[in-house]
Amino acid sequence: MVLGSDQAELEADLFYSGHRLTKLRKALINIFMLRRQPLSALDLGPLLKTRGLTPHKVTLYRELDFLEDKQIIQKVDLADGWQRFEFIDRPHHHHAVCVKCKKIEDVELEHDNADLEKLIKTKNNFQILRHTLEFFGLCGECKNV
Amino acid sequence: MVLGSDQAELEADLFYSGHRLTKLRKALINIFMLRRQPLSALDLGPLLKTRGLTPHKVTLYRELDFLEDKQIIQKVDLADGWQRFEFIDRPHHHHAVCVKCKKIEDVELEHDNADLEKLIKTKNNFQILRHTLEFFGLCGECKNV
DNA sequence: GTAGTTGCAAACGCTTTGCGGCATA
DNA sequence: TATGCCGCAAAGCGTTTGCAACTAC
Repeated sequence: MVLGSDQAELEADLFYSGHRLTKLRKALINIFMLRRQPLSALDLGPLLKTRGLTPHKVTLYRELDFLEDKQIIQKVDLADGWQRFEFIDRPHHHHAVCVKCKKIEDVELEHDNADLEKLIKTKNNFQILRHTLEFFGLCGECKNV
Repeated sequence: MVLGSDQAELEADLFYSGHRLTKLRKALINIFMLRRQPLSALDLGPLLKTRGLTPHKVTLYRELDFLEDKQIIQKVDLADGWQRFEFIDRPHHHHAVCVKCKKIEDVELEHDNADLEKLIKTKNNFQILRHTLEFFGLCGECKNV
């Protein structure tokens, strides 16, 4: 699917692919577009409830699977055993997870990590397809408490 | 626990802390020291069997937990839902996971990633305690098939 | 009406816990 | 013999699957 930059375009793409624009689907796309941060199925429950939606857990998992398949969201692994997803239409970046308040900040590296990738390719004769880089520590607020 | 560099020293430390040196415990320490790569409980089954040991799954989990607590092994997260552990007495490094044959190679970066850490600290006012960096792609052998 | 979507129940797979029996020291 | 370790059974927990009912179009 060719990604649009706004929700209307995304929804049009889905519609013309023969999919239905249910309230849940539209709400999820909207939440992921607005929040632009990694969210788990558990996170989404309360967020959907404020919009008057209380989908079954199973439906939520299926919908997340659907949106991932359509390349609207992508998995983010924060090494705590929870599947999280975030909106996919954005430059490659990483995350800084506060171990205290659990806040997740975005991190964009200055020098492109092509540096990293080149190094490994030559050293291990390994062709990199993707990588994960996540930081864990204390955010600005929790650091000073 | 102060880590020794050989198995005898490690075992002595455990012994004087009031722990027993069971066959399983010694075998696991030996396997982790020799292999020096991330291993899951499932990986360990066959490796232990060749040594004549067939511990119960639960025992294995408990023993891994024990060795982690004693800081002999540490968790490695490869984002596939499996808990892996590797020997802890080694410099900080990363992994390159072949998505085809599942082989896991070590990766050591040339420039210390203090560069990375410094960048994030100033940019996000975030104090980094630890980080994860894993690469996924094709190893030298699988690349040419 | 048709096909995509939903909810319920149940299953799944890795991991953890309770507990009585076993074995290391 | 005393404490740590073991195996068995069962539970936990996030996630997945089967299937019938529902609903967007």
